[in-house]
Amino acid sequence: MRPEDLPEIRHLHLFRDMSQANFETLMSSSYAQNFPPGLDMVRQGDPSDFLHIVLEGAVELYAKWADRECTMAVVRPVSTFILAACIRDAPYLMSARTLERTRIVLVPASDLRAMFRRDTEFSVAIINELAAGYRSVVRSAKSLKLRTSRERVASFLLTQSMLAGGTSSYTLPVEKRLLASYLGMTPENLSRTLRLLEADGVKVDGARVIITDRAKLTALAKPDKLIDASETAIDQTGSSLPRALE
Amino acid sequence: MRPEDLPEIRHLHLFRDMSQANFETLMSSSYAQNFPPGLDMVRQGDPSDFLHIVLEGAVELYAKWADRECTMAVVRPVSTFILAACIRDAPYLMSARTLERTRIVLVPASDLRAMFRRDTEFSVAIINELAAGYRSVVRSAKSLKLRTSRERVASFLLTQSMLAGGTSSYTLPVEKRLLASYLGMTPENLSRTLRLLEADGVKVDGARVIITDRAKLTALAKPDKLIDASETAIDQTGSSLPRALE
DNA sequence: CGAGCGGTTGAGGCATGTCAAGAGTTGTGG
DNA sequence: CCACAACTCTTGACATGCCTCAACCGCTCG
Repeated sequence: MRPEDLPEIRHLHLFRDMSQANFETLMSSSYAQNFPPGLDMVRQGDPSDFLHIVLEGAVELYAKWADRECTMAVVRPVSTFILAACIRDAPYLMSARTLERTRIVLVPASDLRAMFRRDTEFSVAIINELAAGYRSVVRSAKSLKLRTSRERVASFLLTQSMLAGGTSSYTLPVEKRLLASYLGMTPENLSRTLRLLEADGVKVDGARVIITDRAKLTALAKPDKLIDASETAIDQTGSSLPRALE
Repeated sequence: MRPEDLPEIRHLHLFRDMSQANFETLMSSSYAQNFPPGLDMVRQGDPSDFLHIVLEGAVELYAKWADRECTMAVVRPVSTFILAACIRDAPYLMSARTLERTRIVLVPASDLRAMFRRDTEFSVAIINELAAGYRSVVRSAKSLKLRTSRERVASFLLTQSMLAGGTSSYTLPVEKRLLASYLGMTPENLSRTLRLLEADGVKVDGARVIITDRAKLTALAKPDKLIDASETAIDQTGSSLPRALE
């Protein structure tokens, strides 16, 4: 691991409050690794040997069933993924592949499990992290069940605008193909939906998004604190898609 | 609270391992309450003042958005709900209403938050509970995104059969109307789907389910350990629907 | 340059929701 | 005890949302 990696990790809420000695112990058994783009790092069903920390790049979490596949989340630096599987010492529920060249730190799950029994501050941090992640997936499930795909697209575009600082022009953080899967629709359907949304106050040209009539778009998206907000404590990543699941 | 309530609660994984003194402290500030059927106990958006423990009856967790509503889970005795909201001291993401006459114990969220900083065994139990719940919602999200409604119905019927002990005949645990909402479809569509599934090895007459050709039904449902299984540690309820979310 | 990939567009079909009506059941009050 | 209301469930007819298949464009990269 590079010396400049440590402060970045230490800055995460998950590791911020634990004792320095325990942090160092945990890190001493961890190691960093670089992956090329498009590489599968984790396969669903595999035993959860490591907590993953993304330091650079981007990771897609996706799920498969019966020859179908869908994107569940995109994880950006600096944040962690598959914490819940490591805690429970259970198989990963999702696979993970790199979207770009990505630098990852791998923390042995067994050390993690041993550590939170010894360091109260660490266990409190894990509790907060899990609770926030839990609520995040509930929001996502609500969105899937309560909104149509058109409403999900509108909400997404609006939320992204907020994350970009409230500007009415920004660029999409991921390929449309991936975005479609994340939102639970086909690329063709997303493409058509974006076209139709031009009548509702937003124009998308390539990766460029321009909100032309925020009031109109808002009326369609009906943003809701209980669906679209993110738990602030956890959202320290500037992550463009709702944070790491699992 | 009745004296016979305590052992039931103590038996939950969440409270099993904490010290007796701490358990008693937590319970001394808690109180039980009985609710008639069809009563709203929790409204989404309200501040999370209490962890809820279901001792008798049944509770539906549901979510609303823009005049639409959907069932997220049904909680049966003995188990808890809205743990994550209490932990984070954040608004409930879901509402809760009783399906039957229901007996609930209310644990003040502030006491809960204070306690897990003091009792390591309790914090470990919370970590396990949250991680299991987290994974449970991820499974649910995978099911929604990867399966068609027909496949979800088939999986549900098959999973229920397993929970009933592998028998090929059992009764539905909830009204079809609620089941439809839980599975993300309309009652009409569920009704039609059940009819069509008679060609795939299962017959539903009223609340009675009879699996007539398990192999055929299994081929359609393609049960998957990474979607349909439940974390055993948490599934001590005999719950008929996947356990409490949130 | 050519292959491969992402994105778009069109045509067509299936799945699902909506609206409406009626049968059966449950619960309530006269 | 019956009558009625309210509710669930079912079925039909219809509309529509979404997917599938196919073709094509434009870009990137070997």
